[in-house]
Amino acid sequence: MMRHLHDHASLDVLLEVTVLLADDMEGDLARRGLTRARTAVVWLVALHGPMTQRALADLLRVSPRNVTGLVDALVATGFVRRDPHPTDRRATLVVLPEHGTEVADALQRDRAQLAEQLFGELGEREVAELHRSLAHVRDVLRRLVAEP
Amino acid sequence: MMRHLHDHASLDVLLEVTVLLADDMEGDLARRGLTRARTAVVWLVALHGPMTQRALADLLRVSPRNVTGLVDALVATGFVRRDPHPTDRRATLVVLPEHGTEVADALQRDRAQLAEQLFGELGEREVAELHRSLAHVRDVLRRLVAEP
DNA sequence: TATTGTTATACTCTATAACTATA
DNA sequence: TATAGTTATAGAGTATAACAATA
Repeated sequence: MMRHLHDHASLDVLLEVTVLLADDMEGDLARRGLTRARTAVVWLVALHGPMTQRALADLLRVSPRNVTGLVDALVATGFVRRDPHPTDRRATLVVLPEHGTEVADALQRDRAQLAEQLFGELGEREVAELHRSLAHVRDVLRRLVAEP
Repeated sequence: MMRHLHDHASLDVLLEVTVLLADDMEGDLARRGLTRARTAVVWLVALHGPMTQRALADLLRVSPRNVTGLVDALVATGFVRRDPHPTDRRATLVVLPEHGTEVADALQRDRAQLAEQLFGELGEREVAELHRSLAHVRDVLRRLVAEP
């Protein structure tokens, strides 16, 4: 019974963390002229290299139509470029021009800085514990989301 | 140096947890005919009792216009009701009819079940540690978001 | 036939600005 | 004069369905 009170409080804190984390990152992105959804596109292309919109739709678990809109906006603002696919004339490759690469690097630096701010004051053992518990929570959630 | 790798990995896991958590809860809400934003309204009215839309806008940190839309949708689907304010004829009170109260109770049960699923397998000490570390992360984020 | 990306349409959440009715 | 809530308008993210070009 004491246990349940504990669980509720932890879930409340976790939910608050998710909201605050989104707010904080959203602010950083807005300063760079990006939104959350568009950043995900830039991030994936930076990680995997040039990709078709179809591949992006699959990775983002979003409709192809949605990717069209996101890429349109990113092309208009110079974050990505559309290149013809070398062998499949139906497809287009989304690639990062110089500007996009710089932004992806900056995003990575932002992330490193955020990690330092969040975990910097915790001891090595505490970070390890937190990591382990969060990984457990993540695995449970993966199962829950996969089998609804 | 080893430290930084650790921090990055923990942040990655935390970010994945936020996404999975949102997905899982969104699914539960959709099954009840609610969206995330509308649920926040139901939740606040259930917690605090009948409130003006202005009060909801302040608590949600959202524009009054936005609240109009959310309440419109909730009224149309029977989750909330608009009552005249007893003393201020400009204002309306958002109240929960029976259906809304039942839904709020169900949401609370959902939440308890989720907490049990997420933390049930962890030991008492682990939950306490996780709670402490998450509370620290939350406090850091509160400062970051408050002073951007 | 199947796949890639698009146009067409619609819904949700969000914002600002102008306005009405009241305080 | 200030406040509560609305209409008007706009933009971002999301979806499905129909369609063109290509595989």
